[in-house]
Amino acid sequence: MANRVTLDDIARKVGVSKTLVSLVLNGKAEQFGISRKTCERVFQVVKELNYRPNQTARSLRTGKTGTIGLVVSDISNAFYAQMARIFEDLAAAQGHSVIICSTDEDAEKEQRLITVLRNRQVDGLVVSTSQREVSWLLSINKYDTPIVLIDRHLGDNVLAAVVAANRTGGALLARHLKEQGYRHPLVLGLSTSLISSVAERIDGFVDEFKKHGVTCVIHAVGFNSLQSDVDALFANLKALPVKPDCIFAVNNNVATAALQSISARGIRVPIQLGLVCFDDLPYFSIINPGITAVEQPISQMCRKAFELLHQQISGNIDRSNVSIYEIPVKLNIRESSLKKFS
Amino acid sequence: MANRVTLDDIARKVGVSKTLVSLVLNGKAEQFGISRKTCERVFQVVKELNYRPNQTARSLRTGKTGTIGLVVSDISNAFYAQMARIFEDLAAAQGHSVIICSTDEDAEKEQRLITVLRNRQVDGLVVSTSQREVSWLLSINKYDTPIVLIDRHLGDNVLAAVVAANRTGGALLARHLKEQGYRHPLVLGLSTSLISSVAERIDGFVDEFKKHGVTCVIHAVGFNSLQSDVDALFANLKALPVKPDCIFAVNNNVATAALQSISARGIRVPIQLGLVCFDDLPYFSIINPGITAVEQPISQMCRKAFELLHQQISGNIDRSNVSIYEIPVKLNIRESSLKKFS
DNA sequence: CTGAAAGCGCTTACAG
DNA sequence: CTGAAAGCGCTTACAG
Repeated sequence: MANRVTLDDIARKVGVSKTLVSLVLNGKAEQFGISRKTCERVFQVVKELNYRPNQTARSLRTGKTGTIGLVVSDISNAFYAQMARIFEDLAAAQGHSVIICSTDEDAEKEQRLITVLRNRQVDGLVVSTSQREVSWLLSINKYDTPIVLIDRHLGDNVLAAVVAANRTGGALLARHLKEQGYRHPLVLGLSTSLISSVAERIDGFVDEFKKHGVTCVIHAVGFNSLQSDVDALFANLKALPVKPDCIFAVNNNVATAALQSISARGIRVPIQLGLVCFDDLPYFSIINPGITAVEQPISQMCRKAFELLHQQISGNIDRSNVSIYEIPVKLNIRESSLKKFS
Repeated sequence: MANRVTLDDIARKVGVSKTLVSLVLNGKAEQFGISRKTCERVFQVVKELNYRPNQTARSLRTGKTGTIGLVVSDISNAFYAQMARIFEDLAAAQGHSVIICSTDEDAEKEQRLITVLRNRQVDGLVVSTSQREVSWLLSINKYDTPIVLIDRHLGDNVLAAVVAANRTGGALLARHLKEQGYRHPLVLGLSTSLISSVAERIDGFVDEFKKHGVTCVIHAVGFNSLQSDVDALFANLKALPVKPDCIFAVNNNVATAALQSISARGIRVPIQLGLVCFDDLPYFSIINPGITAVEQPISQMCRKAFELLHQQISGNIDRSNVSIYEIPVKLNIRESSLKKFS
């Protein structure tokens, strides 16, 4: 079942020691002045016997597995699925692999999954965390596992983090809506609003409207009861203190749930209700009306996070002095927020 | 950096051998008649020192890594992202992890990625293969790595495979379109049409129309130039021998590209052009018109594949006698294919 | 230029 | 009930 041809087999067949073979295979032939001839014999036998190094044995010896863990709330969410692909490519470029973990926004599940990952000796962790406080992650990062947070941070100067310009993005959406004449915004948030990204999107949005004397209504829906919560809200839209004239969906899943409700109820966008979303999706530009959205710089975020992670892995960084990196976002204006002025 | 507390540390502190500790930790205390008292002392020290077993060392010894590889064309594709999530959950239920790999429909890249995975000693592989022939995968499966194909098979009785009822699904769509009065179908296929799933969808579709004397036009677009190829087609729709009155998109990506073009050109669906897709997406039921689609039984497919993989891993199966499992699909009829009869 | 030996951290016969 | 020892397949000082 396992790898049947080992270094020893190669060594025996070539008639050298396995030290020699290992050196050659790891590209240290030159460094150790091993003759070209010997190298060729080694390579030939390696090919002949179809030798593949056992990465598990190598990992045990070197302490590196060439594996990183990607921990997110749900890998099937388009945002994280894209991330997974980018990290996979980044990792593959250096022969590394990525293991995926979905936490379902559950802080304890996240800890369990990360523990499994650490037992597997992953070289590092990229996590879109569901922790409410930094202590647990900090404790494992301090002298041990390299960690970079992505999408969500846990406060200044504790854990390296790469996030989108969430506050700015929220403000951009608010300003746009305000300019279009909307005056009664409803923020469709998540019950997990403690997470920094959502909180900051909402803050940026609300603050911007406040500048103009407009108070936003905020309504939180559950991560695990998204559609039903949204449906319930739409069923009672008129029951709200002020009937909203536009909606801000704080992420792609919320927007999709809202659109589902809107579609089912035959609400006309943007005439009856404006709609904007933080996070862009391919179908937002296909449908009619197109959905105005803030586009996240996923690729840049991943690249930066990967870079930061490798600084930690290679050890050339002072972990007591880390930063939060904020990557600019882009506003894509489409018809869903273009109010016909009356 | 690495795990600093080992079995030896526990053994020393408790004052027993590491054999004893290992036995206790692996739940073999009862079997070896180890006293309850000893067990408790072990567990206490394990907790005290915060011991975590080194999975790499364990894997080297046992030959099992508790890891499976999921190899697909693109993990960011909604279909595969969903699969990833389901496999992750299935694996996690027994403490296993999944490593993702995206092949970009490149058979050689697939082989390279699988080789990396095998070097990592994964216990098994689930692959939506891009191989054109079975030989390579078969050779590694024969006496070595457990493999189950998913979504695409490579012929009868060679490698275990779980696929959707692709031919039936194609036929269902064709019959529906035919009943709606469409007479000039255009199949939007992929240049990778050699893969069984796409080929069978097309076959089922074409055969059904042929029964009624209708010949389908088939147009293949490139996996890596999807949108531009689709755009080019739509720009010259009238140049086709027969102007199509409906389109069959063979997968979700093709459908999205088609919708993009349709939207950009202001083509009205279904009045001017009917549209159906193999593979359902959440937004298909949101937009107006809704898109008629065949829904794939992803969850069932994954469960069956996982089960088959575990039969191979645990060794209780005859690998020379494998089957292709076909899981039924469901037709979701929406407005995009409802022709107004004139 | 090359090899013998130690050791990474486990599990598992084997012996008592 | 418990322990000493071998060994999984590598890499890496160390010695010559």
